[in-house]
Order: sequence, then structure tokens, then C-alpha cells
Amino acid sequence: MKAAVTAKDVARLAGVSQSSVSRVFFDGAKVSEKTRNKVMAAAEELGYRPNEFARSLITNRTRIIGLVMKGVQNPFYPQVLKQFTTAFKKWGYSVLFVHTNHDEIETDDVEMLLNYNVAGVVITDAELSLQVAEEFRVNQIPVVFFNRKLDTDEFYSVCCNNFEASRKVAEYLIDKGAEDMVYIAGNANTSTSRERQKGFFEVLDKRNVDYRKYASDYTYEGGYKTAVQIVEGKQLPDAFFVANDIMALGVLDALAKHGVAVPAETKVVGFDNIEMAGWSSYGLTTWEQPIEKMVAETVGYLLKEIEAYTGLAQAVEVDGSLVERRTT
Amino acid sequence: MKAAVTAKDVARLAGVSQSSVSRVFFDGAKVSEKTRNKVMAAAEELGYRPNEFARSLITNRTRIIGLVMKGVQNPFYPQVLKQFTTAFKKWGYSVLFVHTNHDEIETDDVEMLLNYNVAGVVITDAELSLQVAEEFRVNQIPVVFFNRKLDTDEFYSVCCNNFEASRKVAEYLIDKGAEDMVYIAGNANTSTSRERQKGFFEVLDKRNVDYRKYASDYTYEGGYKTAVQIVEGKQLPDAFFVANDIMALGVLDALAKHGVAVPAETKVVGFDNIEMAGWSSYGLTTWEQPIEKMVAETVGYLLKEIEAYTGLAQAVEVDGSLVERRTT
DNA sequence: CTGAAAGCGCTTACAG
DNA sequence: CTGAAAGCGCTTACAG
Repeated sequence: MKAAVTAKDVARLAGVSQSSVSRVFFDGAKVSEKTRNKVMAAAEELGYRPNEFARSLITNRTRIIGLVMKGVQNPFYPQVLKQFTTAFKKWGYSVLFVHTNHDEIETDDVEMLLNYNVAGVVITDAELSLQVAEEFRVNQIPVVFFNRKLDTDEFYSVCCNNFEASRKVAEYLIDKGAEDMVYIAGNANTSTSRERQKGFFEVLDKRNVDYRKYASDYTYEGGYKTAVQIVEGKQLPDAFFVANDIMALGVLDALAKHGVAVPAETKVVGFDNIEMAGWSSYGLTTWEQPIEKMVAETVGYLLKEIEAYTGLAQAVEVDGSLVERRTT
Repeated sequence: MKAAVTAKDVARLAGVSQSSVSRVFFDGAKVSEKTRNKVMAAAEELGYRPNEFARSLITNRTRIIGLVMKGVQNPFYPQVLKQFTTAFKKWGYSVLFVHTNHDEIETDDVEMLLNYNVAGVVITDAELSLQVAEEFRVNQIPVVFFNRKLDTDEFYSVCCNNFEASRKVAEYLIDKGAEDMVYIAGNANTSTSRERQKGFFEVLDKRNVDYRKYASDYTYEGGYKTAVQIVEGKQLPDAFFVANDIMALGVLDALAKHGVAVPAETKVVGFDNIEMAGWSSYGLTTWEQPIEKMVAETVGYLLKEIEAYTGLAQAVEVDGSLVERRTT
């Protein structure tokens, strides 16, 4: 890095004080039109840009949001990342990206976020270790769990209304005539899989519809293997409700491989509505997660908390909608 | 944000000077074991962590790398993002993520990177506007174009050896008996598509094999539509070489839809080896891009340039390898 | 090896 | 509205 142009340089050229230069570049400060023009001209000429580090040091606030992601394999997340980056940028915030391999985030993973004193944090698809949670709280850094519903009332969380969505999927499949269903679960330690299961089973129980549950892991391979196991086993169900799309695609491939006709012999519904669900070879009926709304909720909360920290914890749920395609 | 613990607080508790605290936390400075222990104990007790902003301000260096991405839709890129984040973290660098929608990056997109005086920049899948390029050069910020080969000798670029790879694909398909081939190109303004085309055609020309070229756009839909057009047209080629996997999957789906047997009636080869290429329903033969090696090259260069800026520009190409599956 | 002091580039009371 | 000055939390010559 080279010696950069500073406010002092601009001040000298513009014939004003360094304070005035600062005021021109700091939103909300008062400067006369004349001073502003002189400063802007000088700044333009020298290629001045305010040093964010000096700024953050003195204001004790940063304009950086930490975004922690785990499952970048699932095409759902790139979409989420893109939308977060775009939304935060609109508000002048940058995104410091952190990738973690752990289900539970260690201090190690987020050390940088703490060192950079990020203004807020978004955590997708992972839990916080108690120690890390404490660090954020002590520093009054607001945190949102995205695509998670927390049992604790210690942090804010935003997700799709998985429970209600799954009830509607159940009713939809019953209306389609299904009398024997299978639920393929995602990782058992995720709220998404648990909530989807709860809503689905509740309706089936009430309506006296038979069902079986298979445990899987939110991956294509997991969905594929589970479906093979089912197809090769005793009885083909009338319908599969699969806890996410990527698994559902694995299920569809396994069914195709075994010559099972969809939707004639059995039906399949996924969850997420990732881009591939709409691909010609799949045409997967699925529940669309309203990513845009979920992102807007998250960003809105963080900005408010950054403005004035309250530590408000709440589980926000956003509605999605069924996208009907060719697998039902 | 709360008033944080500073080096001064630690110094007071440890009974040493603030300078000594600083020395303990600054790699390379000399401190006695006794002082170090006292400081570490006090720091631990208070939960001290050095303020990165003050640090950067005084050292005039940051430990932030800007990562600019365009096509997050293509599953190739999440993979890349993950590997970069992991690699940089190992060296103590954080990743500031920027998403751009433009083929040519505007100042607007990277303004934050300049404001934060990032130590280096990685740009995937996009070009730099002249103005932005100039800003980076003036500030002596090293830049790498990832998955791009530049004609200019102004910036460093790292990509797969697309030319050689495509020559090998051509020879492989000829060996398989193909006598009439189709190349489906990606976006024409990308070096990847051009180089892949050049290598492929060169061999076919030399070996007197017939071929046709179709323009497409590196998307699933694009590949699908192009294949439909070909299948519905005059003559089915013996083989398709498709400029990336995601298009190739579209091609496979279109062929399946039209009842064309692969590899019996025609063969298909993609490029990238994204995860889905290995999925059961596809089993796509493809050229694997050595992401890990490409990332290592990029990171290595950036670290060296950060250490001592030379402005070295060079087009580095890394070899990949053919992954044979069921479509050939 | 250690401490007192200067200074990185800003923001922001405080006078005028 | 504007300028001189203090200070944010660090690193780093400079003495001792």
C-alpha cells in the first residue's frame, strides 16, 4: 500500500481546515456550500477517500457485517449470500464472509469478526457455542440466526414458517389422494427439519393417514440412498415429503433409476425451491422459501439494533408458498 | 457497541506500560517471559482483544482481502468461495465479499474495498473497468483475475489450462470414434469459452473432423435450449463438447427429453466437474478444474505482493484432468 | 527488555 | 459556519 491522500492534503489544497474536510465527508455535519465545493474540487483532484479505519476508530462503530455460513454446497445458500450482500450494500455495509465447517461455531471461526468489531452478525445454518455467544453479547453485537428457529430466547432468529408450510404440504398431498406417506428428514439437530416434521405429522395424525419417517442429512447422496432403501424395501408410499430440495432431487433420481413413475406411482414434494427444482429433468413440486422477505427481516432487525442496541430476541417466521410442478 | 477493553486497561492491571501490552500482542516484538505472562493473565481476565482498526491505522496495512464475484448461480463458485475463505484464513486474512451484477466492475461495486484499503483483491468471472483498474494500481493493491486469462499484461490472472484441456477432450472424443461434433460456447466475452473453443477446434481441424459451433451463455437454460434446437434440427452430432457443466446438464436433460440415448447415440463432455456432474441422473464426463491448485496460486501471489509490491503481471495456467463417467 | 512519547487519519466538542 | 485541539487505540523509534 502506498501513502494515501489524507484529509490534511485536501485541506491544504482547498485552503480550509482539516475539520472542514472531515465535515464535508461526514454525513450530517454542517458545511457551507462554498466550503463544500472547494473541498470537493480538491478531493477530486487528489483522489481522496476517507480512511475507514481512522473513522471506525474514532466513532467506535464499523460498517461491517459478519456473515457466517456453513453449508455452501446447498444451492440455497449462494442465493442467500447474494441477497444479503446486495441488501447490506444498499445501507452502506460491507460483508465479511466467514466459512465454518463446524455445526457449532468456535471462537476460532469468528475471532476476526470480534477483532474487527463488526456491527452485526448473521449466522446461517449453524449453532453458536456458548462461549462465542457470550462474546457477542458482552460486546453488544447483534446476532441473527438465519434459517433457524431457536428454542432459547437469547438471540433473534428468522426463518420460514416451516411448521405451517409443512401442514399445508400434508393437506395438499392428502387432497391429491395420498394415503401412505414418507417423510425424509434432514439433520436431526436442525430446527428446520424438526419443524417441518412436526407440522407434517400433526396433520397426518389428525387425518389418520399412515406415515413412516426416514432419517437423512440434507444432501443429495442422503436423499438418493434413502429412496433406494425405500424402493427396494417393502412398500412404495403414495407420496414423499422430503425436508429439502437437494435431497428431493436425490430421491427423484433414485426413483427414476428404479423405474418408478412420478407422479403416477408416487409423488414427491421438496422444500426451498432452489433453481434446480425448476429444471426440466426434475420439475419438482416444492415449498418456496421467501428468501427476499427473510433477508429483509434480518437486515431490518440488525440495522435497528445497530442504531440502538436492545438485545431483543425473537423468533420471526415468514410465510412461503407452494410451487406446483410435475412431481405431484 | 460497548466501550471495549483497551491495551491501557490491560497495562494497568498487569502493572506494565501500554507499550509492553502492545508488544505481547504484536508478532515479532520482543518481550520477556515474565512480562508476557503478566500481560496474558491480565488480558485473559479482562477479555482483551487488539483493535484491528487502530492497528491498521498505524501500520498502514490491513488483513482484508476483497473477493468480487459475479456468477454465484453456477455451483462452481460457492466451491471457490469456500476454498478462498479457508485459505486466506490460514494466513490471517479475512474476506470482504462483494457481489456484482455487471460484466464490467464499476467503481461503485468496489468502493468499499478501496475505502477499507484492502490488502489484495480477487476477481472472479468479471472484467475491470479501466477506471477501477487505475484506482487499484494507484493504491498499489495487488489484483488477481481468477478463472480468467487476460490479454493485457496489466494484471495477474489464474485459470485452468483451458486450451490444452480442450485439445485433450477433442482427442479423447476422436478416439471414441466421433466424426461429427458440436461445440456449445459460453458467453463470448469470456476467455474461458474462447480458449476452450480454440483448443477444441484446433485439434478437430488438424484431424479433419467435422464440427459446428453454437453460441450459448453458460446457463442451464441456455444449454437446454441449444440442445433442443440441435436435436430438432437436421443431424445429431456424434458428440457434444459443452463449455461448462451447468450447460452440459441442460444438454443432457434436453437429450433425455427427446429420447436421445447417451452415450449410445451421442456423447457429451462438460467442463468444471461441479458436484452435480457426479450425480446419479447425470454421470457427466467432464474436465475437472483444479480449484485447489488455482486457489493456492492466487493466494500465493497475493501474499507475495502484499509483502513487497512489484506489480508483476502474468497469466498462470494450471492443469486439470478428465473425469470419465457415463456420458461418453 | 521496558517506558514515555509521538503519531496514524479521522470526528467532534469548544470557542469564536 | 469554521478552526484549533483533543483523543480514538494502537505501533514504534528513542532513551535508558
